Amino acid sequence: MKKAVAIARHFRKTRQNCHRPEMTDSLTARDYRDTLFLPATEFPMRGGLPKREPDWIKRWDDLKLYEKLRADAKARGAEQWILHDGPPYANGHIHLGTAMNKIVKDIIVRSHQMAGYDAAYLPGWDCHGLPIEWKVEEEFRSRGKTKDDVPPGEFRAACRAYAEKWVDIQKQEFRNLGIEGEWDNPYLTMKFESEASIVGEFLRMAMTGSLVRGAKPIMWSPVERTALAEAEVEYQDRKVPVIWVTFGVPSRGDGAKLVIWTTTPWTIPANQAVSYSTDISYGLFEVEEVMTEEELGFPPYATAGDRLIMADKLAQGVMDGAKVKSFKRVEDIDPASLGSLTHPLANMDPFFQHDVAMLAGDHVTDDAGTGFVHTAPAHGEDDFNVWVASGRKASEIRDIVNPDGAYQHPELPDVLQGLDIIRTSGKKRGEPGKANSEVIRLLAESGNLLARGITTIRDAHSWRSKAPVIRRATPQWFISMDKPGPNGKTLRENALKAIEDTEFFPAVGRNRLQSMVEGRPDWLISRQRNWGVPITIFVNKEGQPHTAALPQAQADQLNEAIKSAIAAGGVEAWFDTPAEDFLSPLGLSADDWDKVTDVLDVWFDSGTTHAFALRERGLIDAETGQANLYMEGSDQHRGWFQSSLLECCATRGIAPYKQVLTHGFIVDSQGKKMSKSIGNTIEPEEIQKQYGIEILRIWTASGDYTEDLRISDEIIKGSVETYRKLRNTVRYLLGALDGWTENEALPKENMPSLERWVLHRLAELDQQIRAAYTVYDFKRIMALLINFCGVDLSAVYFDIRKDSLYCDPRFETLSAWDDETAGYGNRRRAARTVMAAVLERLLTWLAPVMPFTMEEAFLESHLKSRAESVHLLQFPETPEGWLNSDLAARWAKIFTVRRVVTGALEIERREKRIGASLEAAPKVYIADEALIDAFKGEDPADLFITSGAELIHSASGDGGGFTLDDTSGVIVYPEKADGIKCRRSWKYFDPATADPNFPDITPRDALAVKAWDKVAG
RNA sequence: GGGCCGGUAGCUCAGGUGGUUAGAGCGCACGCCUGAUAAGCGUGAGGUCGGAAGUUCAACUCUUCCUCGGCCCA
Repeated sequence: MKKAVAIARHFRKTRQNCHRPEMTDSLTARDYRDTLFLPATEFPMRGGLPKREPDWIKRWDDLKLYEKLRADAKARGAEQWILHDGPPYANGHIHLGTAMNKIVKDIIVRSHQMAGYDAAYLPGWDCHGLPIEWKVEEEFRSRGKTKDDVPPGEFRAACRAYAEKWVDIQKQEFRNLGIEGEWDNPYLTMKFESEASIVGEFLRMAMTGSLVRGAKPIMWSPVERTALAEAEVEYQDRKVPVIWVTFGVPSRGDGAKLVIWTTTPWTIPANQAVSYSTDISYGLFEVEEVMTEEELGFPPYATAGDRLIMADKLAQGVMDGAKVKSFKRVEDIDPASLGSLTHPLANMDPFFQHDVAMLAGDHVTDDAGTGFVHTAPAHGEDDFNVWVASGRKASEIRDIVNPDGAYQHPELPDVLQGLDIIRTSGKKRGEPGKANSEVIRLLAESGNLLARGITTIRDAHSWRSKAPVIRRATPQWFISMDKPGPNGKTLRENALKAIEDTEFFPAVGRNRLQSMVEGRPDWLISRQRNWGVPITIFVNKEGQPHTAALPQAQADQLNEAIKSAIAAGGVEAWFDTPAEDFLSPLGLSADDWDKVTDVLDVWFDSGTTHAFALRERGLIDAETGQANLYMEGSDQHRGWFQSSLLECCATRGIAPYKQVLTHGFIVDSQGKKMSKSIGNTIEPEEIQKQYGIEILRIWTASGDYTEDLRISDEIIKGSVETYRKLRNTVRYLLGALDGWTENEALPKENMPSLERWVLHRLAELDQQIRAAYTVYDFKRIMALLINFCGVDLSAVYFDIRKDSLYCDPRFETLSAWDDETAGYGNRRRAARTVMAAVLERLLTWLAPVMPFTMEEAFLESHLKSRAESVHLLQFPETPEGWLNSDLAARWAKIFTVRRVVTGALEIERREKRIGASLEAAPKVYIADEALIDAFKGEDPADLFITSGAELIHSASGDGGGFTLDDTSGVIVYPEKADGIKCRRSWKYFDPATADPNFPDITPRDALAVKAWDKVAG
């Protein structure tokens, strides 16, 4: 009864799928179509992805799939495996690069879950920092308010709201990509518990003594009024003035002057030294003739008789710049013997009447300039270093610039006081202020301007405001790289050791991170901004942080108080709580301590994500735990990989990760990076709407994402083709398995060797695919499976077994089988058993890459009773004995012969002697007996898809046969099949062999029809 | 300007330690099938391996230089 229902159901489906009525040769002949099995499935040929993908996402939401994945893993007792999400910045829409990043992560997480792990995925966001602050300032400005009009608390609240808004938007955009994860409770660096954790980590680090206060010149953005890290600047070309300036040399008494060259005239008032090189030869040069005012159109700065000291190699260039027509070299000069110099503005104001030291420095070259380097220790890193290296004190450094980038110093002459270097507001924000031109004017007036010009240099600009940055020495907080910590090792040493212990994909990542950590300076962690996690320390009158100044127990107590305040009220608690509230419980006086109000570099925030996203949530051990994997773009060697490494090494002495995987960037078809100005950008949404996210996922998985990934219309079309092939393979399997139940399954021992060969291929693929997933090599998986589907299945296995599947007696007619019928019937059972195994594997192997389509197919398959979603399945185990290399070698031989046969048939086809291969019955002469033996137990006609085939052991044919150059000893005579065409299977056969009751079909077909008739009535 | 990485058929990719006519899939062309049909099958044409020089009996594979591109840095 049940069987009858199944058959009736099948009929309905096949009839639906039957577009045109079958024409019959004669009115009396029976139409066998209904006795035939044809693939039937509701799974459509085309995916309609853009339209249907949102429904699948909704389905998973309704199903609470993420929770079920966790519960399922728990029930299995699965080992935990954590990919820790690098937090994107909560600002702006996602782009193709972000999409690719999340897709790769999603494939990794899903594949590990299906490989047996408990692979939780907790997405996160980076919420503090300058870019958001900047946007919020803009919003206030557009409402006519400057930052100073807004109370800091209100401003921070606005930043918080802004970040929240973008977290929500990006979250939706990520979910639309089909990324599975804990979206309902992601980690945000701005959650109070995160902020408390960041503070906790910072204080913990400070307690190790690695927090130091320094005053060396750092990059400072006057526009944003803050110090900037390397990661926050970009380099752009900029037109700048260039001036040649002379310094008096009192020791010589002959009026000779030393020449320097600079592109930052505003630093001249802060000049305290001139640097020279011991490797450069210097000379004294005398000007003989200068171009006249008439020739120049302006008065020349130099005059005949001027005696100038500079590098020999650069003298000509300097003289050209000074419009000198002729000059002569007078004598050698040893710069070390010159003694101190006079400041070029000494005659303008007492402020400049100080000695200018001569310092030897390695940074001086004779590539450009004069061979002497004007040195303002407050405003250049080299300047600072050479100053300190000479034994001079940092405290003697003159800082004459305020946070706005304007001159400010009590003794500075009035003409300079308040002049800005860069305009910090208004339409011309970022353009040069008045400082340079006024300094140049003063130098000219003092008689020490030798020449001037304009040049273009590449210089640091704020990434956010695009305004130039200056170098400025202000007190800042650093994490020391080279101060020995609690274990006697420096942070640098600990970090390098941790890098050794980490596995990198691709392997070169190690060298990259290593060389960066080896060479990096101390970590500048303080910022003079509002929207960030505060540097929660109190500093005593000696400038010591409380973490160093207080006894440990007292410091710990204070730290706990700070942490709990922030856990309760967020970062605002630090700013809003008066110092005495923290200090008086410890018996300390607020008068003795200053509360630091700088905030932490946002890289510090992201460096601590392992603490609050993993440790405090119990995903890994609080002290010794490590994430299995950190995966981000290769630019993060400089960023997150490093900040996380340094933070965790400083606090725990280990890396927060076991493995680091990097991806490249998305480039266009020419390999050029995407940029709005070139106009070659593609948005994820465009692809989503036109093709579907699944296509984008296939594109991601097919290419080598560890290098740069190219994208273009043509390339996406390739992914569409891949999709089509995979989808149709799955569709055919679903159709072929219509009505399948486990009852029909046949044990491997009873299968024909073709089926056992397919099982061998599955076993082989299982190994290869699992291995490729563990090393994140998706392109290999895609290549393997596309080949498998396109060649092994579609072109070989499906094509060969089509006849059996359609025409052999069906399992539904089992009760009517006699021995002979069972022979054919079991062949079909074997095929369907194998196809079920193939389908299960394809669905699970591909589910990480193609979650939508595999879910759709799963729900159309017999597997749907096993779970609520394909994503709750595991990669199936491969039963013992599927792998069989002898069998594989045998089939390789068969395919060699088959290739010659198809080649021969192609000639027949071209000559119009045959159309379908069933019209042929080739004779094959084979020299090598092993090749013939390979066919043992198989009907070669089935394998060639011909109506007959004869294999003859013979080294030579009858002459004139078909051969392939690369396959010697195989000669094919593609003879036409004799007999009549079976009306059911379309095979040609000898009518004399037919069952008298079924004269127009082959005996095999007659058996099938008889069994059918018995069961179906 | 410096460091690292990459450039194999139209596209996406394979090509241990150098060794016969450089592979696959897709696409393309041509043909077949019409019971996977906006599908399926077959055959074929496409690279001398970014360029140049060198080492070697022999280089896509080693060396140097150049070039194009990417990331990071100055």
